[in-house]
Amino acid sequence: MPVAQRQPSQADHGAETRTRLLDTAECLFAERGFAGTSVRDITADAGCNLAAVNYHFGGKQNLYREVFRRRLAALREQRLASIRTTHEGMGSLEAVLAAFAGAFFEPLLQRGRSRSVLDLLQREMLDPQLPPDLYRSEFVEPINGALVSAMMRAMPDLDIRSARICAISVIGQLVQLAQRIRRARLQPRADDVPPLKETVAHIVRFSAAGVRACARATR
Amino acid sequence: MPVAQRQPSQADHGAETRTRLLDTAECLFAERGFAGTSVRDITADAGCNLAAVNYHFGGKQNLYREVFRRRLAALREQRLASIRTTHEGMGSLEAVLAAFAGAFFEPLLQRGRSRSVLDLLQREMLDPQLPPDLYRSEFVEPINGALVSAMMRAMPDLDIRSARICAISVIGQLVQLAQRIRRARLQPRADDVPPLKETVAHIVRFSAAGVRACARATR
DNA sequence: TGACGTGTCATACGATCGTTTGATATACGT
DNA sequence: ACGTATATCAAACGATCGTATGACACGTCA
Repeated sequence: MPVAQRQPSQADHGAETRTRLLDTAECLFAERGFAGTSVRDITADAGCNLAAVNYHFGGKQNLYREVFRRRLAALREQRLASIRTTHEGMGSLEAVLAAFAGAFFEPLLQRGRSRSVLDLLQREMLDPQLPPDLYRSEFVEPINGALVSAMMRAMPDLDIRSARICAISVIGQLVQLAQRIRRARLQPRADDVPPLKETVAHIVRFSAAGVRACARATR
Repeated sequence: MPVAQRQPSQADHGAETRTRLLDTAECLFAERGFAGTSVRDITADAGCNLAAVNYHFGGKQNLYREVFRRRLAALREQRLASIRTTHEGMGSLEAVLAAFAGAFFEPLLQRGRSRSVLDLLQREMLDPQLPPDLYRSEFVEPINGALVSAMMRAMPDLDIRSARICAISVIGQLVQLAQRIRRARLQPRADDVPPLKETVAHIVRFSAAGVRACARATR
């Protein structure tokens, strides 16, 4: 005997297609970019009518922005929180790097929908579709600043100039490795996908030594 | 009195438009991507007719491939040569990293046309337009392999597994820093564009320490 | 000089793009 | 039960896309 399941109301059904559109749009935008994805592609994959995008979001551009609005705040807070946790505990450089790298890679071990969000961020970096500098000022800069502060706290010999460029070194590695992991997973023969744990360990070891060397050089 | 200047023949004029199309296309593809650039944009900027792309290259896709064919081999040989020079001389890890980083950034200090070639490479990495894996097998892999070999030669304690992921760390930094330099230059207020020399010095210091730490860890 | 090949031109073709429209179906309030 | 709001639909809109066509200008060579 089936349990009494609430009939999806009309409004519920509307919200459902809205979510389905956001999910498929996120995935397709991440795979093919904004210009490379047509509204027809999205609505076909989402299994709804072509006009649905304009009805629910008022246009392709607004759909793209809504895809970001839905994820960006949570993703930023998660990364900031990963740095914040290392304040109270042992504030070693390794702890900061491990926490941040773990948070950075977290979308990669999600089950389904948001595994492609890192590709989306990289594309937005390459050709911005959001209002000018919104992505940088609301996402990149705060996270970058927090990472710089945390590294300087853990390594007092590090001046801010060195810390800034060290943060770029760390993030550059994270971006590159995340990209390789994603691509290796898409391959049919996913034989040599290195476990995330090892990848994080490498970044921590490599970057901690790098940061210390930079601190030593300007002391 | 003007010197006797050879009248450009008809064939010369044809080759000239061909080159102008390649230059313009390279620039626009780098700025807006393949899907984001129309043939009309290219021909308008190049100051020639819409049909010129099809006449000289036989299509937009072939123009894109020709843009790569023109640059890729030289760029690869230049990077490989930068590593090769460190074989005979002092083969220190720092020398390898400095030579490779210098070669990697070299397009950034070109005067006009090929300053945007690094953006082009990154876009091809993100959504490939060339025949499958051609870019990786003909460009990325050889360079990566040479860098890995050179690092292992300079640092015998480094096993190949560590060397591979260290190479990714190095290249990730280079990509990220090249991107930031390019963007900083595009800004109207180009006040804080760090000189390339300092950037290379940072990468060498940071990465040399990182590689040594990885070699120490698996010894 | 006249036929020929080469390069450029305006123009048009069919396809696809993002967006709009009007009809239709269904859940909800009175 | 009936009007209203909400959601979806097929269809069409004008714009723009990549590409194809035929005419025309010009240097080349017999």
